[in-house]
Amino acid sequence: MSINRRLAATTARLLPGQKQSGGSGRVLEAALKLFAERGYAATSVRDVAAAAGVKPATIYAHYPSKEHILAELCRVGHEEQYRSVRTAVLASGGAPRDQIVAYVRAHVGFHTTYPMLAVVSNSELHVLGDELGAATFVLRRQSEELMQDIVKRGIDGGAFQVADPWLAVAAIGGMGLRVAYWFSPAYKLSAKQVADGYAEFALRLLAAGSDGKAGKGGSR
Amino acid sequence: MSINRRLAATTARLLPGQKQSGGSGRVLEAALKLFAERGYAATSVRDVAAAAGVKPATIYAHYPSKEHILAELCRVGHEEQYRSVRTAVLASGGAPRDQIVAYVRAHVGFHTTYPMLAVVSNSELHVLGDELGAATFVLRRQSEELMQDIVKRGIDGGAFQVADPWLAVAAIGGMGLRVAYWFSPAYKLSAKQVADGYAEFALRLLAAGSDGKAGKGGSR
DNA sequence: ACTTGCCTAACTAACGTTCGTTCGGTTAGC
DNA sequence: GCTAACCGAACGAACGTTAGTTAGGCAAGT
Repeated sequence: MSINRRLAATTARLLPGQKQSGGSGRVLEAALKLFAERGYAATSVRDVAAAAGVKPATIYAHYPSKEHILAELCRVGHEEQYRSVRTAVLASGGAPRDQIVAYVRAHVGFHTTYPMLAVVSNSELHVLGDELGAATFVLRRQSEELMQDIVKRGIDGGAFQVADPWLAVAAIGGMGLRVAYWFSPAYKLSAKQVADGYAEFALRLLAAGSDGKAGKGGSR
Repeated sequence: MSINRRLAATTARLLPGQKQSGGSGRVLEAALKLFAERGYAATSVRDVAAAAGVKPATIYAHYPSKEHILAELCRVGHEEQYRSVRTAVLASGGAPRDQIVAYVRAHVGFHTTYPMLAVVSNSELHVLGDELGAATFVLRRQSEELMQDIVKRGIDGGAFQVADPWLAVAAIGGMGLRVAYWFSPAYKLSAKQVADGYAEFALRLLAAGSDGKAGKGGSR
């Protein structure tokens, strides 16, 4: 195996509901694995077909084009990600601190549970044209706005101290994104431990320490 | 323009020293822009040639293969990244807090100054085989170890409180990586402001707040 | 009971295009 | 007249996709 793999995970995991028995499910799962490992552009329709145990032409009985397969994967991935964080936040109390913890735990949990879906959804999304990507873009924006609203409420209520809410959201979101690339079940920490650790990181990042330094950023 | 771009930057910037006058420099710069925007696999040699104002065959007068162009970009990118953080850390004082601030400022600075180089170096590196990628992998590991050593020293000296140094390094590194994708000179915050903000985030992340909660992570 | 017709899902074969790359020749400056 | 840079043309392979075909299951008509 090459020193450098795109992600540590080795088994493609689709959402339970998506594991439809038929050929369409097997194609989707094969595409997920290959797109995650090699990238969309570096994967041929013939590769996907071979991995799904099917001939290339059969792919087109299930999806109108290669790009539609990617669009479906991106949509499913972002849908689950948004559903997951939204549910977690709603189930937590009303306090911004609790909500951020819930959000980050769910966010990281998604990236450890479905690393391939996360990698494809995030690093191949740019391939999709405006039309095929539209559904995914909406979900992406909703997820971001959800965290942003929590952070803003926390600032207004005095629980958080950050100069620029957007920058904090970018930082917290960015660190969570990368988890999908290195996490594997063989890692020394469990998925729960990583999620809890990152939730604590997010809390610390948002709330100034005892020295009260508030991270205003430098001058231009 | 499509809603979804892979990165916000629009002008390819190679290191000053790399802007060698000749055709080889123009090819490298054209490849950098296209690889960053569309990805390595989605960019053809003909695309690079056209962007460099040259015919496809001429590419092979400068580089033995398409993959060698990518290898050169990855090497240059990681070299500058490592050089940058290393210089900054050495110029800072001996205190882990100062060193982390210097590291993160330089790290983020690299991602705002050379966003295309950062994007290509980090998200196309997996394409390179063991041989062509070897030089880059070494630099990557050195950068990570540098931050890791600072964090460990900070923990030993009592300046930082984190349960798992590696996890903190992954989190700080991950949030910095993403900057290259969204930053542009048109952003409301300057590069310096973003770098300072992230440095403050890193400090907060590493040092527990006044409540003393230490972020040990959950149990398995 | 048995043919007929249709549907689904898979197949074989091939379309035209584009890919990375090579080779032999042509130009331009010293 | 030499060297370095560049180009036109082409190679075989692989690309996404399409057309037409085959096999099996199942319900309706006789």
